[in-house]
Amino acid sequence: MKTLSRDFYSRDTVEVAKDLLGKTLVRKIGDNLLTGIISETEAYKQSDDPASHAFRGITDRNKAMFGEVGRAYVYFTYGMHYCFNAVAKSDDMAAGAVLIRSLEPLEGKSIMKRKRKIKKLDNLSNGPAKLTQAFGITKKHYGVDLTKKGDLFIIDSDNQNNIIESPRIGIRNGVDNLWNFKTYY
DNA sequence: ATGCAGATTGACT
DNA sequence: GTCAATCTGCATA
Repeated sequence: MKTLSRDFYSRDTVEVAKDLLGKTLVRKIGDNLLTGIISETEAYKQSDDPASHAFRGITDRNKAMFGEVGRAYVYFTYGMHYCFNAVAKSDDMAAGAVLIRSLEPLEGKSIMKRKRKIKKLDNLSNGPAKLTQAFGITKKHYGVDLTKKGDLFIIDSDNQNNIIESPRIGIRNGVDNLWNFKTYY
């Protein structure tokens, strides 16, 4: 399986968010392999998007959004959660990233269950902070190159069905943009 | 099924 | 000092 190319991420953030549906997130932890199909994403743009971390310009936290596409933007929020984004923007954009909100777990479910500290195999990675927990994604993955087969990357896989567009979740501004994308399996 | 409080820390005003 | 791109558990119906 091939990773998604740099060019894939070098397009308008909204387009990349749609096209990431159905792709596969891979996490290597020693000999263990965790994989999941991306089933929900959200696009966050730049100074034209009041819901984006990049809205007020570059800071130490959001600098990845202004950097090379195809890398990870991980941030810490609500005092206890990590969220995982793929940096994506076209050449004329200063910043942009796609929040991965939900995964359909594939391989390594028992390990995800252990990492999530839950008893059932339900709800392993159906939320932005749940999937980082299940996949062991933390700030140490800030800026990781997702086009290289390291311990966190995204490979091409075409499992995309229909796309449902909605307002983004958990934001106060920019609700009028339908930049949340979902697909059901 | 739906709703709300509480957790808990760091980034930014 | 404020509040966040959230989750869980417990309450009500």
